[in-house]
Amino acid sequence: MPVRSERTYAISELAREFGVTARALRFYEDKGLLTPLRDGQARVYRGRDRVRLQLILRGKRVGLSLQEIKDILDLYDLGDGQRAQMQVALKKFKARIVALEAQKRDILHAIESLKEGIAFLEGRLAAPASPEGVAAARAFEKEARRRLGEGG
Amino acid sequence: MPVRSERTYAISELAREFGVTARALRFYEDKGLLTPLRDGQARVYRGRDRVRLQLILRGKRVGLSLQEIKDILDLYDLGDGQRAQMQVALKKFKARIVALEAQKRDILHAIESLKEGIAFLEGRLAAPASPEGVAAARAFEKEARRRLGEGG
DNA sequence: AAGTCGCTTGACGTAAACGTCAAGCTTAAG
DNA sequence: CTTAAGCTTGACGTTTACGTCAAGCGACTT
Repeated sequence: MPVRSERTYAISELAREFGVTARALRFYEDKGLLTPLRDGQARVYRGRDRVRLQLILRGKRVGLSLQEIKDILDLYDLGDGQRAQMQVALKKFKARIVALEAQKRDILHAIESLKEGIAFLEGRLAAPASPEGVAAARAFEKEARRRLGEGG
Repeated sequence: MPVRSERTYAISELAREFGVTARALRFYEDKGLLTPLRDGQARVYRGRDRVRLQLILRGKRVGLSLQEIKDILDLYDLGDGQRAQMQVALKKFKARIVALEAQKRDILHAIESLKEGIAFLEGRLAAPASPEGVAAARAFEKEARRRLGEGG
């Protein structure tokens, strides 16, 4: 099989593709999350970097800090000797999953709240100062209180 | 019915209950997200503030900025006159729901990635440098590539 | 040769979300 | 009366994640 050299990307290409700035890519490199090759002084990104960037951005979207993301990425570079670090990482991963599952619940709550907000708004837009609008508003507040376990 | 005066909270009480600092509560007030009463100069938080704080923290956990949260909270104080703002808010809410649903997917992805990471780690911990460990590592990388639609 | 593009490395700036004092008021306890 | 606890308002500091120049290099075009 031929060693068909992998497709590579210039910094601006990769940036455009992922909707980030070149500055951000350099920043990630600075922080040790990306390690592109060099052609002279220009950075050359491979598929590997593209994969990593994808993971970085996904991590960011779920609220991980760059440092946390780096910890995760670094993990796969750990040698067989560092069992201690692996144990530590394992605990962190499990804790992170618990946190993410809580976050998932938060998101579902938020979506519900927003949908209630939409109902509230649409009610008021349909019939200004109408009983329905007021009712929707009261329902929303009541619901919020119920979730906090408060009296009406 | 008696006007049984609602239970109130001192700043440190509310802070402790929600696991935030008093400074944070003052900060939220500064930004217009909370409006506690005053007893002399001391802040007095009511159930209303407690509800709002709950929404604030939940919003934060799903990645909303304080400004965005404020926009949402303010909405329920809009008069019947401001139909334009309500229309704007309605669009924002709907867009936000779409974003949150994307975020939910990200979280599910992240959880999966972490579980793969855990499998990877546990494999290596169980049998250092074993074929299984290597296999898990390769599987993980391959999976990441597959998601990006790349060739192996 | 001169200009333009895209890239580079600093270096300084910035917004968000608080943390961390400092200095002073107030209220209950000793 | 003074001490302590808990509150207040500034005001400055900090971290994260970049944005925004400035100045210069290298390749290509005109």
